[in-house]
Amino acid sequence: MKLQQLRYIVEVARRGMNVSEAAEALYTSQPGVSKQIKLLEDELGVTIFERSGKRFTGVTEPGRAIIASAERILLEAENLKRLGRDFSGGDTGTLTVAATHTQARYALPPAVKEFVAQHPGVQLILHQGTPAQIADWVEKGDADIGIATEALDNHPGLVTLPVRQWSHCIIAPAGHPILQQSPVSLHELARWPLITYDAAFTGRSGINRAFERQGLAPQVVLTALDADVIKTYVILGLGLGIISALAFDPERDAGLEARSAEHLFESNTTRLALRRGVFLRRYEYDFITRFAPHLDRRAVERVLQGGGEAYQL
Amino acid sequence: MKLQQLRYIVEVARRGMNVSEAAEALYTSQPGVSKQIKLLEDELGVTIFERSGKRFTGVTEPGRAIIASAERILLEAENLKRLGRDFSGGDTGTLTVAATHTQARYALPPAVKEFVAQHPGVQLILHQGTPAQIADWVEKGDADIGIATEALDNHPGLVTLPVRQWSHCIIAPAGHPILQQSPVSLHELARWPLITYDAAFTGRSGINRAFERQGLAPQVVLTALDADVIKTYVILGLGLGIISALAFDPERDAGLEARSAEHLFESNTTRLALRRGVFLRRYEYDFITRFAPHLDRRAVERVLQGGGEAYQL
DNA sequence: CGTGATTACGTTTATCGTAATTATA
DNA sequence: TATAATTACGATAAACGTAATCACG
Repeated sequence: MKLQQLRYIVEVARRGMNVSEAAEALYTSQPGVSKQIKLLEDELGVTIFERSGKRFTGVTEPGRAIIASAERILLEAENLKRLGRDFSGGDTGTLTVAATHTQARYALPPAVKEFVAQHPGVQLILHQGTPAQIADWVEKGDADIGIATEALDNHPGLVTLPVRQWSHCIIAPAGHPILQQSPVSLHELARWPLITYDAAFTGRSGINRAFERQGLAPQVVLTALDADVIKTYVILGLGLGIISALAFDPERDAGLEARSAEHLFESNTTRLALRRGVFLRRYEYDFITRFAPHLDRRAVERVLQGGGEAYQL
Repeated sequence: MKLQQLRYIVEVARRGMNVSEAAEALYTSQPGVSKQIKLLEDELGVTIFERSGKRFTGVTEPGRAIIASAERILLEAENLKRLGRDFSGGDTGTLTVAATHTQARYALPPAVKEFVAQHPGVQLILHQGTPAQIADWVEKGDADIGIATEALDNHPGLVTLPVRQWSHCIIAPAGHPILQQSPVSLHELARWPLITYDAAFTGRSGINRAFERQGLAPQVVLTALDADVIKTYVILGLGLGIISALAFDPERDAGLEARSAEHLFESNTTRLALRRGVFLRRYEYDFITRFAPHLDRRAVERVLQGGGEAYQL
């Protein structure tokens, strides 16, 4: 049994039983993969993949258990290599952070700025994506750290930690009548055309729920993936904007005014996602702590071990 | 990085940094081990073993982390192989049970008898030892299942499950005056010479505590490792015996009479120990359930995952 | 000096890639 | 017939064992 063989079966299973594709992804030849899989099956005395003739069609029942075990081994092997790099390579390496637009644009910059100044040898890679993409990336190991507000649950391969809570705000062009009202009510808000986030994003589901509870059906005239787009159209007078309070800055956003919507919509918790069981390098802990000061190394380690899932902000 | 290399470093560390010994234990040559360790160190960029010249003198700080990680990988790799055997090999293999005398002699026979009848292809190996030995064997993987009453705690590599509770009894030669008393009191008992288990065995510590609490210092004239020896000397009139109630059988033990000591000494819990995170084959689960019917596959699996440590009998 | 680790070297085995073959959809 | 897996085979490289060398106590 070789680690290589385990990589092969895991990759083949991941790629929908396509040996050729897996071989390419692993930078090796397809016959080699084929042969090693057969050798492993012979050694274990178990057929891992169902075949119809020469095509792989699925995973057998023992195969599922074997692949799950192989994934655990490979994850731990990956940890071991990182461990080596952490001790030897000094403060060099890469850190891949996956985040939504809101986080990347408004929440991360201070932490990133400090981090790159402090760790000049570490290449920081920032990937922007949807919460679902972010979860996938972290789960597959393509990203080290994921940051998003929604949809990080229901991924058994992830552990998540609360970063901070935030609420929405309403933005309007200066002089808009709704700015007279204080506080703004949900009924008043529903009378105007609205511009807000796309479903599946940045607390949008909480916005929907608030209107539904009151039996209101506001007219959402435009949905966007990020607050910058929303602001643009609010300035154009297309409607009122509902965005994350993090995304509004009175100085930069001249021509717009904001009112808190804290009392209207449930508050949201930004969460940080890590692959369960992963080993983190020193600078990764450092990044996390810069971004969320209450998440020191001990707090993160406790959750990674699976010990204290129920961490409270 | 190869699995073999991980085996080498783990074995060398286990054998007190003796490469020659480790090589012999792994049925390979010493230069091979030496070379592979160096290759691994080069690949990881980390020295794992401290050396003074050519001698290995200890494990470096990164080495400790690496060896711990390697042990996790090897355990999981072992699980994977067992998994293969479990699916392919049908109902064949070996099952090594480590138990104390009391368990092996009085508690295990029914389960063993059923098990060997049901699984003719499985070679059952029974190792008798002290509780500390048993814990070591299970932790090192030399035994699959450990059964003892004491000293299975404080082994972080083990998980334990309660099997059953039992109490002690007092045995005396037929006609002995203490048999008139009912129930027997601790003060009365302390007036006679006593014969019981060696320290570190079968609930002996509970016996000591009971006397100490009352400020009594009974005269223990003989300590033995098992109830059979104790019985022999009780018959010879050397003193009263305090043994596990499991070990007394009125029919077989003619010439002796027993009185319950349930009210005198704290009750003991026989526990079953498994290596943390291990994969168990079907017949291993079957053995456990035959020995302790309340421990079905699900209950054992839950504890093995580390999920529900606090299992209550 | 004896024990124990490294170096040197030849043998063997395993791995990998290319090319040819076979089976499936 | 095109796609995809297996078989065959040759080149390369890795692992292993023996023998010789070197270092510590």
